[in-house]
Order: sequence, then C-alpha cells, then structure tokens
Amino acid sequence: MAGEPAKKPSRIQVRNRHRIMDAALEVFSQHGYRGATLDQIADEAGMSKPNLIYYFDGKAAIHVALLNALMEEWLAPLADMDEDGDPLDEILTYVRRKMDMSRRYPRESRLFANEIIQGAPRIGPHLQTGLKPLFDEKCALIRDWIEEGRLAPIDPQQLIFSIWAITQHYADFEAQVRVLIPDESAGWDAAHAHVETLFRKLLTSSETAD
Amino acid sequence: MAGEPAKKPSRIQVRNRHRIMDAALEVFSQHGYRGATLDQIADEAGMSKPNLIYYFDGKAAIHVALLNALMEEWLAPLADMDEDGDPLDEILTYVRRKMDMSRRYPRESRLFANEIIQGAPRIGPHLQTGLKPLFDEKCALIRDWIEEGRLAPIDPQQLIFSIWAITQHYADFEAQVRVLIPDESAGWDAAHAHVETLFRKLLTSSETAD
DNA sequence: GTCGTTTTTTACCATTTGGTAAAGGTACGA
DNA sequence: TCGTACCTTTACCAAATGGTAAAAAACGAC
Repeated sequence: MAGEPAKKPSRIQVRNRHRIMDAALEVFSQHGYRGATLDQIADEAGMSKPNLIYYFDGKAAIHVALLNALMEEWLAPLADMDEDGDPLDEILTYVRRKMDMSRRYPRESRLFANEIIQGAPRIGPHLQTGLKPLFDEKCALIRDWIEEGRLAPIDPQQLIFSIWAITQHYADFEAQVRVLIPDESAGWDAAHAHVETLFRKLLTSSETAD
Repeated sequence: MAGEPAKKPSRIQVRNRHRIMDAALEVFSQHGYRGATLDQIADEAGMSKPNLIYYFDGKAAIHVALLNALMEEWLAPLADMDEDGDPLDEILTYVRRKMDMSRRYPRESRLFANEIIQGAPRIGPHLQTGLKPLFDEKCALIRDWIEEGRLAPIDPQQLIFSIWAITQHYADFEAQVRVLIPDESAGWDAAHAHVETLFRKLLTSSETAD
C-alpha cells in the first residue's frame, strides 16, 4: 500500500524516535516552534544534534510528526461521543475526559496551544481536513439532541468551544493557576467539581435569559 | 520621588517608543519571547535595529515594558467589580468587558497567553504582587455575595478561571475558531450571546447536581 | 568471529541573532 | 546661524542556530 519499502524499524530506531519525540514535546511545548532549538531537544533526548537529524529530517519534521501524532488521540474523546448514548451523559463524559487529559498531558495541551496561538502555521491544513469534519458532525449530533428535546437549547459550536476553553485552561495556564491556587491537588479537586457543575447546569436548566 | 532626573521625553521619543511597543506587540504575540527577533521588531517598527536598542535596553526590556503596560489595563475590568453593585450585574459586566477586550485587543491577549503558557518566566513575580492580591480580594467579595444569598453558590476561584478561559479563548485560539466558524461577525455575535447565557445560568440557577 | 549495515561522533559551515562602536545627520533654542 | 544635544545609520562582532560530511563505533545475521 505504501509507496516506500518501509522496512520494519529496528529496536534502536523505535527507542530513539520515541526519546526524541518526548524531548521535542518538552521543548516545543515550553517555547513554541521558533523558540525551541535543536540543541535543547538533543540535550533533553540525551543525544547529539546530528543524531537527531539522522532520525528526523530537520526541525520542522519533528514538529509536524509531534502534532500529527497528537491530533489523533487528542480528538478521540470527541469522536467517541455516541449518538446512541444519553445526551447529557455523553457530553459530561467528554468534559471529564478532557479534564483528565489536561491534568495528565499538560505538555501536549500546551504544544497545541502554542501552535494555535501563533496562527496554526503548520497544523492549519490539518485542522481543515481532520478537525473541521469531526466538529461539524458532532455539532449536528448535538443539534439533533436539542431538537428531540433531550438537551437544553444551546449553540453547539459555542458549547464545544466552552468545553475546550475551560478544560484546556487548566493545562495551558497552569503557571497562573498555580500562583493563584498554590495547593495543587486541592485546586484540581475544585476544578473537577466546578466544571462538572457548570456544564450540568448549562445543559439541563431550561431557563431563558430575560 | 524618582531617583532619576527623568527629563520630559521629546516628541520624537514618544512617537518612536510607541511605534516600537506596537511593533513588539505584533511580533511577541505571534512568536512568543524566544521566537521573536529584534530584526523583525525593527522591521515592523520601520527603523533600524540599533535604533531599537537606543530606545530600549535590549530585547528583554522591550518585553517587560510591554507586559507591564499591559497588566494594568488588563486587570482594570476586574478591579472595577464593585461591591456596592448588584452581584449578577457586576459579574456579567465583567464578562462582557472581557469579551470586548478579546475582540478588540487579541494581540494583547495572545502576548499574555504566550507568556503564561511558556511558564511565566518574566511576568511570574508580577503575578504574585499584582494579580494575586486582586484575585484574592475579588474572590472574597464573591464569597460574601454568596453568603448573603445574592448569588448561586459557586467556587469563586473557579468562576473567575472560567471567565478568563472562555473569554480569552476567542482571542487566543482565533486561528482555530476561524477554521470552524469562517463567518467572523456571525461567530462573534453567537459567542457574545452564548457567554452571556452561560454565566447567567451558572450564577442564577440554584439547582444542585444530583 | 566476520562483514555489511546501522548508529554515533567529531569537526565543520553558513546564516541568524542580540548587541556594540563610532561616525554622520538632524532638530531646535540662543 | 551656530552649537549642542538628540537621533539614526553603517559597519561590525561574538555567540547561537539549523544543518552537513565523513570517519569511527556498535550491531547483528551468518
């Protein structure tokens, strides 16, 4: 199927590619694309700079590989939202999974945030082809649920933005959150409870703004 | 009061400092601190690189000057939250002002976001001395309102985080929002309406999660 | 163990970067 | 209009940066 011969990679290749990706995630997520340097990544990965280039075809290639690998698992929770499930339950489950991801994978969240803030110069096309269709599909699903009267009336697009904004905020703005709530675990407990309450209220209350 | 003589700056100084700050805002907000270069800033400001250095004492000085100038007006809406006003009204007014700022000053929002995402290496201390006291004060105020029964019970810290997260999301993740909702003005109208509804529901409904 | 392949290192290189020195212009009050 | 203080440019520099060439070392199938 693939045009390349693509011999199976050796154990060393698997190990080193993995090391590099992890090191690159650390550095890119902290400094953004332009602010990251190959020397830093090589250092973090515990290997020499030319050795990096041996495994990846330059700085841009590493970044793209990272973003591509990230996109799939990043969108999985949204893709898993099931039309046959209970609407409120499906959405709250999505919210909870996003919160978990922010807590467990803050670097991944910041990598993505950096790329978007800086205008999505490298992942832009991927958003069109990968994210947009999924987004539209799930918006349509939520719209259906609302029309069936199974969910409070709400703009699906804006709902999803709100979920992203709030859940990712805890990872992306961690430095600020930590200044304002020094106790890490207490902060997280409160965050989980708050987010759960917020979206539950938003999705069940039928009050209309006057 | 000041130790320096601080002669009043000439017209040229005022004009050029302003130009530089504007150019630096453009570049820093797009690439982060490390990713920005003096050449880019000089180019954007329409002057030579040594001329930049004549007005500001190096790259770091420009960045710090920008962040400091930003912090004050950035916090003004929160500082204006009035204990003598109607609680719901005060908070919704704050939300609206934050939304306006995201629409009108997205570069400022992204400058700040870049700095925080990257660990707040330069503004960190300023968060402790400037933001934290204000944050604590307003949290106490909201807590009072709740105890007086004038507001739905909610964690004040998390409420403020939610406001920041949602409102700033529209500026910081503009590149993504624009892919998913190409019609700019329609997107903003929907966003304003949604945010208003969301916080109104959150702050008035007295339902407790089961 | 041997030999071809894969992996790693050492030594480089051109460009970019933040920043400086010093001379050349320019505004502007006396 | 003259002098001085302010502003700007040209030429430059050392360090950092992304990347290359080629030799040395390690690996692994036989």
